[in-house]
Amino acid sequence: MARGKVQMKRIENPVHRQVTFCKRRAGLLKKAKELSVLCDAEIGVLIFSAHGKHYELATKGTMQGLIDKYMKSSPAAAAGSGVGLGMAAGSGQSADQSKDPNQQDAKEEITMLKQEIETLQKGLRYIFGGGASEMNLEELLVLEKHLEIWICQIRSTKMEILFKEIQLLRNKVWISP
Amino acid sequence: MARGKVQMKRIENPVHRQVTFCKRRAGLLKKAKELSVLCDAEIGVLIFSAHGKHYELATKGTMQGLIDKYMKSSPAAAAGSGVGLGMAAGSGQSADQSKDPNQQDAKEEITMLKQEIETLQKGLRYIFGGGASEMNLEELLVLEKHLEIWICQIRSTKMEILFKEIQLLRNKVWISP
DNA sequence: AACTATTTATAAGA
DNA sequence: TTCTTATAAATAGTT
Repeated sequence: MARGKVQMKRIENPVHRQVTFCKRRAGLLKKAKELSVLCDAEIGVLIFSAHGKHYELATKGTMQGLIDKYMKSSPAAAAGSGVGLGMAAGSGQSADQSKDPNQQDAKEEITMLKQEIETLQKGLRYIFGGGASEMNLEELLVLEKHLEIWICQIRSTKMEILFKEIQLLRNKVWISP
Repeated sequence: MARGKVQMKRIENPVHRQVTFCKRRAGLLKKAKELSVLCDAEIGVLIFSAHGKHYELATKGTMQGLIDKYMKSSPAAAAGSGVGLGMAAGSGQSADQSKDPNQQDAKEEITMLKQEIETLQKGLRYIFGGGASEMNLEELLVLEKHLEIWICQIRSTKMEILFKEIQLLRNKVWISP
């Protein structure tokens, strides 16, 4: 939010990412405290960094208290996910009580679809034999090579499509100049 | 934060307080999502309004999963009540939270996600079938985009690995120059 | 860790 | 609630 917009995706540079994590984490916790004070709400925030460190904030009590409160007011959640290339299973998500039913449905559908995408992506990863992030340098290089080849093929196909279209257009032009 | 500073204390006017609650709640959840995406962190936010309504956000999984993680890793919080031991959730993706925009938005998002799924599925067929030119230009572009992002992630991981290795080597050099 | 140029968030008003 | 707008805050890129 300064000196350039930021793309909403994982920051690739590790140093940069760490700095942003610190800054924004502080910002988030501050905002949470403000909301709690201004509007008399009870708020809990849990943050786990990518490498396991955790940070937390609980206003008006302890995190435990909040969690207890949450457990009582929330229906038990259980999720299963389909594997392989099939459909991902839907999952129960604790409901946000403030929404009208239609919108709630829409949100559940969105959640389901996102899970499905996740599953498909895993399937793709699986195809190339890599277990996601537990890959070593060698494996990463191989995967990268695979993907580059794939992209090449895609671009080639794109070119073919475009070429055919151009041919079609040319024919038309010749027929009626 | 506009048209006048705000005092950091409970807003007395109930209407005003409710409006601010809505706005800031949305802002907080947005910030949480951003932090999660940008810095690859897992974040949970629990909000209880003064009159018991509750709102939540969990990125990269379910609130249950986060709470389990918290219970395990929190040294001081052992003495909770009858909570713990929920089943760790599967591979959930963050649900679209917070804003109550028009349902129109939700529908658009659903449509988009469905298209994405379609594309991914075709991509899988593409791999297995060898060269399925059954994909049209639009789909090819989307798939290409996906792959490019994937390659970016791989390169990022590679860089991290190399970076760590360099750090190790530097330490050794300092010890025996 | 400090410093700004900018982008965001949002308080008030409608 | 929602939209607009003037202004306060947050923060990305730099130093």
